[in-house]
Amino acid sequence: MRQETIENYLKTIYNLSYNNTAVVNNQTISKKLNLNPATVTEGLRKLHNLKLIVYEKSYGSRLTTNGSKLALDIIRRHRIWETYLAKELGFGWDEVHEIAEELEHINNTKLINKLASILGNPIYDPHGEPIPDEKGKIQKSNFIKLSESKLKCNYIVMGVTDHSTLFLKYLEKQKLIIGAEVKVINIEDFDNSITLNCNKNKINISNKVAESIIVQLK
Amino acid sequence: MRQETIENYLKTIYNLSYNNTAVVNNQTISKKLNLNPATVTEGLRKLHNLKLIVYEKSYGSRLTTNGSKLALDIIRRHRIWETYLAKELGFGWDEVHEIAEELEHINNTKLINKLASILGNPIYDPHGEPIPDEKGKIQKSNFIKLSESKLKCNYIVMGVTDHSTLFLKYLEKQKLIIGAEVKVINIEDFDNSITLNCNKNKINISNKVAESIIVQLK
DNA sequence: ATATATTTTTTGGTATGCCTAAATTAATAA
DNA sequence: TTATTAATTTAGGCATACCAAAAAATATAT
Repeated sequence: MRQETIENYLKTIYNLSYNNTAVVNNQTISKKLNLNPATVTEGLRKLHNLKLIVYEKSYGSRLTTNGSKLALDIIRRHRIWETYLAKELGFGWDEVHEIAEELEHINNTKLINKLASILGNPIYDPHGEPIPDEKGKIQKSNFIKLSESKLKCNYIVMGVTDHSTLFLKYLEKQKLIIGAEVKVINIEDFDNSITLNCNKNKINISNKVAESIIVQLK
Repeated sequence: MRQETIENYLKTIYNLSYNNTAVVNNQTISKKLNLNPATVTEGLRKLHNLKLIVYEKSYGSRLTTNGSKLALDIIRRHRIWETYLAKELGFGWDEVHEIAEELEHINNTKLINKLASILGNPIYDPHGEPIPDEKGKIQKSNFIKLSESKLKCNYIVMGVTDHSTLFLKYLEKQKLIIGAEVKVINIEDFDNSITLNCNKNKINISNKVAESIIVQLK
């Protein structure tokens, strides 16, 4: 398997899994990489054989420790280049992604570390995304499950990890859609259910529901 | 044909042809690119179909105008990166080539021009090789045919464009081998034959011979 | 629960870049 | 000139990355 192909899969899986907390399904990858679903099935099987992901039928994919290491390495390269292009070479934030998509595949540790050092070893890129360090340690992203939220804090709904219609319908009814702003006004000790302010409505969700909603501190 | 493959062929042909003055044979390319001769034959045929080179059996290859433009573009990217890596990022001259081999394939004019501008739009790279400008204009290299040499100047023999044994045997007899230093002591108006000092011997060569010897001003 | 829709996988099939070995062509030497 | 050697090309094959269409599995809706 070509190195660049491997890297594109791993990066995509990492990014689509909310930092490896969720399992990613084929279709999402296929859309992101602009590949036929059949191609993705093949690709994932190969990555599984390379022990870079765990992939079983009707399960989805999740990175192994090795896969995750590699993914973080690529993400580091990508984000360091983005930062360098923006801060040192005067590119606009809107331009840097496309160029970084190509530069990220050049695997030269000394080069990346040199760029990072010039930039003062930043921990965040111009988009606010965390940059993994040389060992792959990454600043915990501010994506959390709603079940891990804190009282009185404001969050933005970023996504869900349960894609069943039942669940999505439920969310829609509650207006808990992507982009919605919520404020945690009570967390019930007894059953960990949460009361939220959302669109000026007060709603109550079970812990089970909160476990499947990804939010970000506002 | 993959862009990277195309670029590697064109660059190699350019470099092996003394700035496009000579025709390049298959074997040389095959060695330089580390490919099987059969693969090179295929590759050259494809480049011919793409009108990037002129290639006919038992002739060799030579870049077309389009091919030459592309080759110069790649060479510009390569040499700008080499210079940037050395001068701005603190890499040793011995390290830069390898990294530039990868970076050169990223085709982003704005990026290269930005790097060039930071460097002060240099005309030579750290190795002394000329860097083509954005339009592909390149400082004339100091490789010339011996037939174009000037009286009383000293030159180093850099190569030949006629590889027949007959010719090579003749050169060897005259000690006109690669690396030899020659001084032009007479150019005969009548037939353009040249008298040289070479290894303390005075030798006379016809214009036809001089046409096939590549030299560089000492 | 069963029919319908969606997703995933399987099954051919294509194009590319490479190779080895054999055949051809060109160059060199006797 | 003819035999030998060297370079090039052809022929046949392999692996990879892709795709479209059919089949199978899974999820959804009535």
